[in-house]
Amino acid sequence: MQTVQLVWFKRDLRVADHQALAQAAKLGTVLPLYVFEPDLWRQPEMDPTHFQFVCQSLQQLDRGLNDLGLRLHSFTGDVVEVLRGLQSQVVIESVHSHEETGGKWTYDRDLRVKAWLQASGIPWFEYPQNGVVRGLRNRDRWAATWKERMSQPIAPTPARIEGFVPKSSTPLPATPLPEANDLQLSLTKDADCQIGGESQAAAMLNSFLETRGSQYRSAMSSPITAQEQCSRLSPYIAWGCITIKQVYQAVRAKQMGIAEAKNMGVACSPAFSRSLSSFQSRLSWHCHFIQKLDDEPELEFRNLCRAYDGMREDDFRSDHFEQWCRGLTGFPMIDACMRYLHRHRWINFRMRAMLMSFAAYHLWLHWREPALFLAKFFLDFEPGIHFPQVQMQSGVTGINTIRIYSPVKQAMDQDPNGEFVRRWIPELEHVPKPFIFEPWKMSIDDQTRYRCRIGVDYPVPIVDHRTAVASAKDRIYTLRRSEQAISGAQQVYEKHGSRKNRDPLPKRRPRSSPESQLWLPGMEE
DNA sequence: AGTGCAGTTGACTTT
DNA sequence: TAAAGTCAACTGCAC
Repeated sequence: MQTVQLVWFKRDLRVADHQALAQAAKLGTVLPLYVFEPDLWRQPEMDPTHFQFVCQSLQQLDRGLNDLGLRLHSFTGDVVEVLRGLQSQVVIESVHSHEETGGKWTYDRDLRVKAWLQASGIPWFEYPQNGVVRGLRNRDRWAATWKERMSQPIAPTPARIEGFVPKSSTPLPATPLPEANDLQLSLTKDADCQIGGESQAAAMLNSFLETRGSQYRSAMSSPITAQEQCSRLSPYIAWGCITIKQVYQAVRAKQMGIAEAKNMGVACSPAFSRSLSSFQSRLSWHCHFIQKLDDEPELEFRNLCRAYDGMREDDFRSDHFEQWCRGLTGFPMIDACMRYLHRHRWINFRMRAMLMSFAAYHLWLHWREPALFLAKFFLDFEPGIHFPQVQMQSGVTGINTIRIYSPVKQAMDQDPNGEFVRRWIPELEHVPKPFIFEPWKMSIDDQTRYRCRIGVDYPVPIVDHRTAVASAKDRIYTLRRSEQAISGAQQVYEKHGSRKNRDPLPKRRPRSSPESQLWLPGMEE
């Protein structure tokens, strides 16, 4: 039997800057492995669009591996079973993969894999692929460590790797990519998603740094401009088609380029520089959030600050939740964003925050169900960013300022002409500007004139903004002042709080802890 | 030309 | 990444 070094691909679907692949190649014959785990894809946060993106990425990964002389071997089933099966045909000398900060399901699966490998005497090497530090005690040196990590050289990709070739007498079982149906997933036909793959990721990065990113800072907040001018790298980073380190170093190179051009007297827009630094800080926030889930996996299910347990649990109204999910709340900006999300499986950071804040405060929904819904609809779903963010927008972390977004104000700020709202809510097509964000204020005559009867063509607002916000504030601030919440918040800060504005001495007391914009990197994108 | 005043702006506080 | 409210400084303008 042949001896192989197994490279287990997970959420790292690329060839470049792939330390696991580079290390395995040093040790001998490489067998690249991907395992479709039906049980994983049945988890409530997973969606067929994620699966589609992964399949697209895998096809490219296979081609990328082919260029190195390798072939991707993919199997469907439980990882331990797959490894066991492989073992009857090859000698697995070592397993190489990247550290993964996932949910409980992948965490438990990794424990099972670890146990099996240990029992079988096979060493498992795991490598970090971002700025997340395993077993971190506190955040004191975190920022510096992050920068060090990002400055490490890109993992070298050998030009040629000796790959495993099955003997014709004992071929590995043929396993074509499963169809979505095989995994009991139904693909949504009306979604218009970004296409997965390492080369798409590289192209996206290039166009952002060449042109699209020049106005990033000012364009990221409005859903209209964000679509083109945000980096749109988030799904690629989430599924590992590109690493944060690759992005960071490319941004650095671009910044140096701009500085150099400036020195030589070439005029360049100052906006681009500022946009790049703004983008760069979001790269670090990306890891900052994932670190939270890595340090405290339970926050996938429970409040970071336990003092808030029980605050919303008994108030869950499924009818409200349903209307929010479908974009039928009667608040035009909320509904427009939700419908946009349905179609594109992405929306910019600010609007994500607004959607979540509306669910948490206006509708007083516990974050868990909205989180699962949004996870499915974010093509860039990254557990380590998602759950901390959702909790933050719900006000249950203890350490963050309560931020309640006004759907009407956000609409006026981010969509001043109402073009976004009209585009995504055809019911409001003929409604003029004065009413576009508050159609319920139209008189019956106006409703007839503008062909939009409130309660018939477009919903009556699901809640009254003023009353709902007042009641939410009252409940959350009352709890926030409790002894339990105050001491709980202290503990959360010790472990998870950003140390950014702490040393040496802040000149002015910060009004709020400046958690940066970023979901997904989404960040905004 | 200085004064009073309503309305605006921005910094800061509170929730 | 919030929004609403306070307060003081500032502005334009009438007299």
